[in-house]
Amino acid sequence: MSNYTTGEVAKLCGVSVRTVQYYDDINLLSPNALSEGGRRLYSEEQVKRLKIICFLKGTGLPIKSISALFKEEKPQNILSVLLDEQEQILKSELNELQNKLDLLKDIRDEVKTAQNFSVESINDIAHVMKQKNKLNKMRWTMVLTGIPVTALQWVSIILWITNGLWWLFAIWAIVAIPWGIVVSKYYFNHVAYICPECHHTFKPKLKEAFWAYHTPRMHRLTCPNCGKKSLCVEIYAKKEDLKND
Amino acid sequence: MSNYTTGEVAKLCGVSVRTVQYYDDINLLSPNALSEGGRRLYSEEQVKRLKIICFLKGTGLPIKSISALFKEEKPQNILSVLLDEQEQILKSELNELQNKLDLLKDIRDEVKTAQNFSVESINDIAHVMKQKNKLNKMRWTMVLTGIPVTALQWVSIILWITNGLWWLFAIWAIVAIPWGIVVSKYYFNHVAYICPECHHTFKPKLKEAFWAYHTPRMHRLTCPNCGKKSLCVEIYAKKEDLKND
DNA sequence: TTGCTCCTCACGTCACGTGAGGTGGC
DNA sequence: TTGCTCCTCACGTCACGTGAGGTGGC
Repeated sequence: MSNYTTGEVAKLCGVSVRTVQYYDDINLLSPNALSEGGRRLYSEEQVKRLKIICFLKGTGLPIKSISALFKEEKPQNILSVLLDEQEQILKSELNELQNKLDLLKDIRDEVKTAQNFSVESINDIAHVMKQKNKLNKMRWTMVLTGIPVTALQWVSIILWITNGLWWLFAIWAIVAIPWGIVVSKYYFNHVAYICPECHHTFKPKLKEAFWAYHTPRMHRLTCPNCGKKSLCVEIYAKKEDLKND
Repeated sequence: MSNYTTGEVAKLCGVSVRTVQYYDDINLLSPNALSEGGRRLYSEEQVKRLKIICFLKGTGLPIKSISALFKEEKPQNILSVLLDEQEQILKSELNELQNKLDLLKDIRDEVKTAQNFSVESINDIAHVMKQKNKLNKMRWTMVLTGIPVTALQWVSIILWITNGLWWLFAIWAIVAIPWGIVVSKYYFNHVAYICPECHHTFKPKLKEAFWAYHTPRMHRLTCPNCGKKSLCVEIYAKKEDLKND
């Protein structure tokens, strides 16, 4: 029976000397014997056991569970339970990590698009992101309800040109123009804007917002708080939300 | 300026009272003032700051980095660096977790298929898994080189039946039978078997292995160590590997 | 004798959780 | 006066890493 020193065992199993000593301290892996000088001596058996420990550790099982496993009389029963539990834990950790990564990417996107970025802007980012889904939903609803209106517009124009049916277009105009106004009002009632200068959230007047220069995500507006005119990020917010602010 | 108590701030930001106290201890978020009785009082400003802290914490950024960020004069520069680093870290953690999950699933599969399971069998599992890729590679090579041989077999049989070309099949037989023997020898030279009784790894004689009852992963063999006949798992192993054992 | 390995303390890690024992504030 | 909140220590967490100071073994 060959004897191994702490360092040899450690090397064979790819762990540190301290780890082997630690497993002795917690009675997970005791040496076979001690030399006269008090040095730990391990047998082949112990090396195998350490390999098993390392293998199980590789699944993220806590050392305490592994210890418990070795103290058990019928380890196979408890092992499958432990592995099942561990799988659940790993899956939820995977989920958490994915969420963190998503959050990180969102922040980076916002940091890149934002001009005048300061650390306080992070709260704006948080606000934007929290309402992002609602805003996108509403925008999609706008676009989808807009499709039949636009389709009708083109049909009526084509019929006017080809068949001289001018009254269809007239009807379309009578219906569509008020419809556009109602939709715009509804839209601007459900959004607000964040001033990049003073981080104030506000609702502009319909007229100003409607005619303002804008990109898909921002409008150039005058902040009622600091009075500066700048590109403000659009967020989803009802009137009640702003009152709480 | 409204003042908030520790508990109010904690509730507003979704953290514990202890956390708010801790952030004061490490000078990450100091209260605005203290009451006469020594209680912490926070302002609106501080609440915003704590929200920012919590938001950044949600990406897994360590508290020390967040502290450093607030001490910086131009936080935007350092923030994007921190976020980049954090993304790398999260990605590698994601990788690690995925590996652990794969390992876990492999163990569970092995635990289910293994009869006579004991904790020592885990080392067999580790052995099997380590060589799994090599074994699969070799098996695929076998199958792929086998396809033209089989195709030739059917072509020659069909030609024999339809055109009476018997000599093509004869040639095929003369070539294919020695080829089969050579391939089998090669295969059995590169695999070994683990006895489920004594966990000994061994190479059986070609004759025994060739004719033994087997499933895709196991052969019923007699272990030269304990003499028992049982279903042994096949692993990839060259002769040299066994000598090291 | 000289390196190298191994030994035993014992503190540090990270972001708080969890009491204990006491007090402020409505 | 009675609950409830908040205060300050101070230990515990998890699996070792990292010295310090000393010694074994070839």
